[in-house]
Amino acid sequence: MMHLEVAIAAPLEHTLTYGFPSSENISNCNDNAVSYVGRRVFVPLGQRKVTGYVVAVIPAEQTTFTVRKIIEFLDDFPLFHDDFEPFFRWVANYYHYPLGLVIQSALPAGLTRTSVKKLVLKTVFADCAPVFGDKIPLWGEQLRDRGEVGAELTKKIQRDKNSRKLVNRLLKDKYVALHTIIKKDILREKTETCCSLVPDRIIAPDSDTIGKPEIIKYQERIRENTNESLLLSEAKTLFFLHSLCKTNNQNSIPIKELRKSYSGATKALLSLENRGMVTRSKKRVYRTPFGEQLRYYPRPDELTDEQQSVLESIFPAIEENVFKPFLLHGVTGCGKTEVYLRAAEKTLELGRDVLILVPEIALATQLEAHLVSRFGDMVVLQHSGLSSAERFDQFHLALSGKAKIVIGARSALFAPLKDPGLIVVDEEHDAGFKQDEKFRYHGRDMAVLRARHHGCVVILGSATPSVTSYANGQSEKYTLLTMKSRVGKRSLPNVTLVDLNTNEAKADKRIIKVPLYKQLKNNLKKQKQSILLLNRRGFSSVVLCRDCGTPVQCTHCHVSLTLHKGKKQLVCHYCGFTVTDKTTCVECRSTDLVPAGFGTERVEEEVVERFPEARVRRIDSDTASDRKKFLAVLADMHDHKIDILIGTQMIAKGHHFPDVTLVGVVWADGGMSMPDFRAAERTFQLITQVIGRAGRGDTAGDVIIQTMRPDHYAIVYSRNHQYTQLFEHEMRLRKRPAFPPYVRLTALRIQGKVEEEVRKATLSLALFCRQYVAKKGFAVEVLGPAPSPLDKIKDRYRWQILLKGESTNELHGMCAMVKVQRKVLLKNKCDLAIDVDPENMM
DNA sequence: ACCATAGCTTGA
DNA sequence: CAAGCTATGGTG
Repeated sequence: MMHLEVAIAAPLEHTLTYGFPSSENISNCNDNAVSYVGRRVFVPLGQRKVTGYVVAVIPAEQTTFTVRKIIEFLDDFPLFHDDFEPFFRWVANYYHYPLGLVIQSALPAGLTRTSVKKLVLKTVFADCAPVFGDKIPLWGEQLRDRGEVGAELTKKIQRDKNSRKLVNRLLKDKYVALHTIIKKDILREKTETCCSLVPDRIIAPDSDTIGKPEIIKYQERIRENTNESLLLSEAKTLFFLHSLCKTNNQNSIPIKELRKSYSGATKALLSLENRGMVTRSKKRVYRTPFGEQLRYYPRPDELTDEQQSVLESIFPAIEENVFKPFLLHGVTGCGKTEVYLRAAEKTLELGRDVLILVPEIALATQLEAHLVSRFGDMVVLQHSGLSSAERFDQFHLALSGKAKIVIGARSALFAPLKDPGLIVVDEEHDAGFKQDEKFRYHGRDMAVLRARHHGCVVILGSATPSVTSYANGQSEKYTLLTMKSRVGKRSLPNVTLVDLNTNEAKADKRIIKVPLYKQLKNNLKKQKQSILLLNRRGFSSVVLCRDCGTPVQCTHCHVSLTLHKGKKQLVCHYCGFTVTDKTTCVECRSTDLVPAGFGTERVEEEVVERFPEARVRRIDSDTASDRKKFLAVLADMHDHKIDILIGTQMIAKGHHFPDVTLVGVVWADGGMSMPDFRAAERTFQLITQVIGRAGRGDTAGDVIIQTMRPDHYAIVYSRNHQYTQLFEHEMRLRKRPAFPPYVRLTALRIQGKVEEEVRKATLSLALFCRQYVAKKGFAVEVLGPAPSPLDKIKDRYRWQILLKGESTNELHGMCAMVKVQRKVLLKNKCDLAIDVDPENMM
């Protein structure tokens, strides 16, 4: 007898043990050739039914309690390869996140079947009408009109106190009952009806051209050979089917296609089927996201010397088939992409798979075009911009081995490739790899780990490696590869700093100061394109009351509202709360509100006003709400339909615009004053990335940076293209007080609706941590408790404790203890999130 | 004595 | 997470 160890898609600390389903459901699981590990199961859990994932098959003797049986297997085959299970366990353990939820987030959404309740009327409504009194709520009306309340609404009313009271009374008197219904899986494979010729009855037409005389001739031939006298329409259909099969080199053709060639095929097919000349079948089709026209990039014949030498280091490692991490530090425009592509070619030659991670969707699109140009339909794409159906199909293509290359954002890390031989993390420094909610994992770090798991090569690429990764390169934990020159010997742009502190600059109230203005004018005259970067959306970042100086704040968050002039609204960038721009000051009721500070919208206004002849576009998450719009703007930029592009950091990353010769950073200091030890590093990275946008074509570019702190090292080093200097500077600063890479961090984040509860809970948690450290003699420093820099978001107060230590084991052990004690310490009044290796200190 | 409710525990 | 159990305090 065997039992199954199941990880439940719910926040349970431990996995649970279940028995095999009763015999009537066993039909689809008695195939021993197929592993049970990795299959979804529907299991009873308490009073409900939930989805779980088989993570092991264990002997029944090990269990001492009564096991319940699985209701059914939800899949006929595993959704992940069984060697992946230890990796999942490792990840769950490392991030202190329940195994079942880790697996759930690794699979495409929509594969979690659950049971839900709906309310059903058991008598005539009039019987229970008195219970409602004179005011019948919405769900009461539904009960009356339809005899039941839908599952969603039922859930809602169970949460509401008064409604629940009513429901309980109705239940008690048996007027209504709660029925359990099982939500169907939303996602299914898509099939298409195809038709094909019956092999032994094939009579091929003797002509390739299709016209009436040929069809009549064909009709005649069939009659002679088979005694079937077909209608002309039937012969025609058969003729088309033949020619489609031939041209597509397939033996079955979707009916849809056939109908496109000849619209009368539907009816004719039926009778052809009855005559046994044609058969119908369902064929799986994969929904693909590669709808838009992708650019084609030819394979270059020659590599640069640097590309060549870098690949000479990488190739042997790929061939050796062992875990080997590389840090590829290459200046912007040095041709890293081609290195990835060649490494991928090599890996595929050896029959292994390739996984490529990029920090955001926009970059996925870029790289995707390169990959598809080179590898065609072996490539699948995985990111949140796809519809869930597309994601599902892309997932299955990878799982079945039909696709060998997966490119995608963070979550693609878990792509079900059987045997990755190469993992690439592009722009490895990017904060987008860290998920900052629910399952808080770092895509880059886990990519390295997955590479170790499979014993393969991993390449972390960046023009501005994170300090942590570069330190690993120096300590030879990673092999450091450097590429210093840009493809085609293009020189790095000239960078000019504009000091915003001079009297002259201060006297000019406009955002675009004289030097930047002149260059823009000049560039416009030369018919070249320009980019203006400002990492802040909206029109103004604060709106102040002119009478009492109070900034207008969000009602739900402790942040200032941003004015969006176009929408005539004040918007909270954290929770989406909006009020009209005609609002009044909460302190003094004054209506005299004045915008202060600036965002991209304001820059746009000024640019349009001062450069009336220019075609100006703004791109940020307000204007590029979806992938399509964003791509459209990028395409316009490419086609030179835009002279000046204004945007947030989304325009800084990876794009290649040959005609851009000027980049202006409107205000470089935005990120630097944040209370985050990585603030300078990030500023350096951002500015360096932007500098990389200028002069990618034949002409050398110019970059103008407006800043209040022209002497700040992050600005100076980025201006002079001095990465190593920045790295060494940061390392000196992080030595004392110690910050990564010298130590590891774990943040304990506590949130709750009541400020006082959160404060108290955090205090007692910190006390516990300090006592535990003292008791165990750990070398762990406990910082805090303190309110987070953003101390209230979405009506929830936020406090944090920072654990700092050199030993992962000690930090991990402490978190395990914290989890055990969480109920005592937090009294279930607040939420605790353990953020291992936090990126975001806010 | 009875009931509603908040808080806590448990899930195989 | 969601259900069920239990201690608690208010009400008649």
